[in-house]
Amino acid sequence: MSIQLQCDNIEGMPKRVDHRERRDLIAGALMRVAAEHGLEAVSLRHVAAEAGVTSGMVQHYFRSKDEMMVFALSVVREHGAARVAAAVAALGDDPSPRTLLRTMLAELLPLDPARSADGRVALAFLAYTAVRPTVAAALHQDTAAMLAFVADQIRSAQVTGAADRRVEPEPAAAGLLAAMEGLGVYVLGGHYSAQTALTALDAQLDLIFGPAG
Amino acid sequence: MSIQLQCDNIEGMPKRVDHRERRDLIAGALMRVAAEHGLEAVSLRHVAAEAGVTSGMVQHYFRSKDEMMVFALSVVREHGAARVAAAVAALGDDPSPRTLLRTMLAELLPLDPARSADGRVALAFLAYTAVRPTVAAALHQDTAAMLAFVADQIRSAQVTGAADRRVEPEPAAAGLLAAMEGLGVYVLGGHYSAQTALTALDAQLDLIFGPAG
DNA sequence: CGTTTTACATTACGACTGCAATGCAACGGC
DNA sequence: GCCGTTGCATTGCAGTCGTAATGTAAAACG
Repeated sequence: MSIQLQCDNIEGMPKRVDHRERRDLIAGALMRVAAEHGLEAVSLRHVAAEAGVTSGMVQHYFRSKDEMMVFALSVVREHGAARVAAAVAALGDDPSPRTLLRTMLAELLPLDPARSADGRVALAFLAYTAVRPTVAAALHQDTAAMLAFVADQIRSAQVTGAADRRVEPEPAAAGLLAAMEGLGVYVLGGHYSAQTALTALDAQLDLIFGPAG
Repeated sequence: MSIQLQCDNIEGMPKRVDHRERRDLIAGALMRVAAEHGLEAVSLRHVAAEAGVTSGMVQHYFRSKDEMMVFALSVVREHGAARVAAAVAALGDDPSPRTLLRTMLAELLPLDPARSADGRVALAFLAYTAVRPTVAAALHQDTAAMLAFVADQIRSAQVTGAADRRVEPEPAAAGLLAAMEGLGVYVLGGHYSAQTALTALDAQLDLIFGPAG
């Protein structure tokens, strides 16, 4: 038997370059194209041009366009997760459930150009996966995890809170998460202003946690 | 001066056929294609084939693809409006604000295959217009009208309701509308079940109008 | 040192795209 | 009855698409 000594690569990796790095580079270009012109403007040549590489190189790192799309979707998810993690980390220890949720959800709203670009890509992928259910599994996981987390936070606030304003955690969490998503969509579409969205989010939290939390 | 006698057509219309009818036929085919394969699968030939006509005919009724897309978007809007109007009409006289809103919003959720197809098309157009702001104006109007209506309903319920659970109508309406949109998106993406979405919607209404309205 | 593998670049191909051009039958108005 | 307009079909074109094939330079490996 032969023992494979794989220093830092998981797969049968190349000689010099870091595959992950190149794929991230390409995925970044894809996201820029998608954010500006939509997912239907994403082509191998277009992405390659945006990334400043040849389309042959893109083809070298992704055997098909679909593989590239799936990878880019995973990068979008990681983007969002990292954003939320950073915002939560900056919150210090032991934030109240309401503060924690408000921070996380507000971070996922497209309130500045950077997040707006990410949001447009995410929205494009949302429409994309709605028609290709096979690649939506990862998104399902994300939503399910978020939903469970939000419900937990609501539940933990209920225990210590007043008993007169009791709400069911799961439906409230589902509604809150959906409200966040909808607010994001409306802000991206220009139907709501950033201010409107934030106010609505706070009002939503007021409804769940009681006013002036 | 010459008086134009235009019996039932608004524009300089053809000899025999009803332009509007043909355009609706084509738009219907477009929506079917978009619902099944996404908006990026919408091409003149594809739509023509789905409609059972030649692509030359499509070209005859729409001078460009963009014109066809814009028209289809307007049809999607009318679809939704008609759906809501029908649901409200079936409600009888003087429904409570809560019942009225619940009926309208639930009607816009993709809870059956027909509404799901419409929803996929609407979602695709949402992503489409997010990148082409010039064609989003009509959608803005719809959202603004809905927002004002929902806020009015909430306000009118406040007047007659108990004073202890007062909520600001505008942010609550914005949140409720966004929640509906987000629920729809999540159901379309398969992240929420229809049951989850309905339960969340009712919970949301509970939060605004008080439990067991 | 020679061979294999990796990292790209280039080119080609068939399919598809939106759209313009053209053809043609039929009906309306004069 | 002729003629122009309208309704629709067909064809062609320039361009883009995804992908496969091929070429080349260099590093890795025995």
